[in-house]
Amino acid sequence: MNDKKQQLLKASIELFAAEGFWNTPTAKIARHAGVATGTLFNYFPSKDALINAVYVELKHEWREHVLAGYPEEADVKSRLEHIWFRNIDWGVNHFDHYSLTEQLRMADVLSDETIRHQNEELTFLYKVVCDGFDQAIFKEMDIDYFNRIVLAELDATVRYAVAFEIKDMALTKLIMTSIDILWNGIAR
Amino acid sequence: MNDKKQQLLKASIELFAAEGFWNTPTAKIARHAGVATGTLFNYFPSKDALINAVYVELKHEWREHVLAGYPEEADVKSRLEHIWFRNIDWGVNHFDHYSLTEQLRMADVLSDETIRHQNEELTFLYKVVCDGFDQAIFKEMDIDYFNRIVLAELDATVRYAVAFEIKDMALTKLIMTSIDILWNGIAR
DNA sequence: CCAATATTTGACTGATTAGTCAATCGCCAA
DNA sequence: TTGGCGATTGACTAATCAGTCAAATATTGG
Repeated sequence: MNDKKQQLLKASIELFAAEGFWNTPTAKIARHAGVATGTLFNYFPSKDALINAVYVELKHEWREHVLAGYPEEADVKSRLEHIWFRNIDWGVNHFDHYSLTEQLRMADVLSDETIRHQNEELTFLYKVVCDGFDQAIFKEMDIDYFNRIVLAELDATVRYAVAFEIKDMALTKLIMTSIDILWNGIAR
Repeated sequence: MNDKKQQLLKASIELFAAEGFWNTPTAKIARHAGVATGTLFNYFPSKDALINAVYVELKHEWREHVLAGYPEEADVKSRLEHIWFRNIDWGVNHFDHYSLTEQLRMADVLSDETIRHQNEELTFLYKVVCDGFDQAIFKEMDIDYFNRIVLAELDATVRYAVAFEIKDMALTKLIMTSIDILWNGIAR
């Protein structure tokens, strides 16, 4: 990855997170990255392409963080708890990146290519959920509905923790509570 | 409420729902409502004010729908289930309005006045939740966290139902499942 | 029927923005 | 040193849009 391209991505993430991507002109991004407007369009054919690249970059960061120390061979509950902990940790400690990622996902700006690329990186998630269903750990429900419920609770927990500045011991306790709520809800 | 004002609100809702409110020019709204650009600004001092009025209008619709047949004197679980059913019903059958409401709530475009006005209309919600805590029906947790969890699951359920076109019997079954997941999660 | 008042109109303004492109720069090979 | 070439520049274009305002039109009261 080129040096200037990386700078442009970094600048985009900072500005998008601070002011929203619709309100951030390409000229401002270029200036913030220390290059000219034209240079931005050498590396990214359009603002849309830049936005997609930003999303891929953020999701990559996220994945690295969540997968650190992932107990691939452990039982379903342990794996799910690992993902849960690490996800909330990332959401709370990099909330601007977390929030921007969600915004982009919601905003209908992601290309099919980006979505496909992302799904490929999420196979580890898919695996743990399938294992849970295979082992009849979870209640009977559609896997897509299951995913939505899990992600929704995760998101609610992160945003609550950030909104009320829950930290340290209190955060650990909150995460415990959230896992309890989730597990009681979805497990047989 | 004035006739033209109502037309403008209606046109705004239709266009915002179809194309997003950032992508809808005021001129287009006015044309769609059958008035001139200038007229829009007679009734709403700015596009922001119009957006806020749209939100208030949608929330009003929502409240009417959710409160229809509300068993004010029933026990906590019955009241919560009523709200749950009616909310999903509204979300599924008026998804464009539902989705627009959520978009507006997320997008940081609502004035303090609008938010205050909305909270006043939500006392019935506040009451049932407080009753639940007073009667020690729910697990011990912060009321704000509780609210977020409930709304998150509700939203996940609506979006899943719409995405997979769940209807009639299947929808009723989904709602049952969702209540089960919620209740097992939050109740003692 | 007229005058006064209120409402409506839409061309216009000023500001903003994604994307272009001819000119310039800087690097390297001959 | 020089010629060539890809990378970089930023002034510029064409388009878009929120909001204005003077003129036109409708409404109301006497």
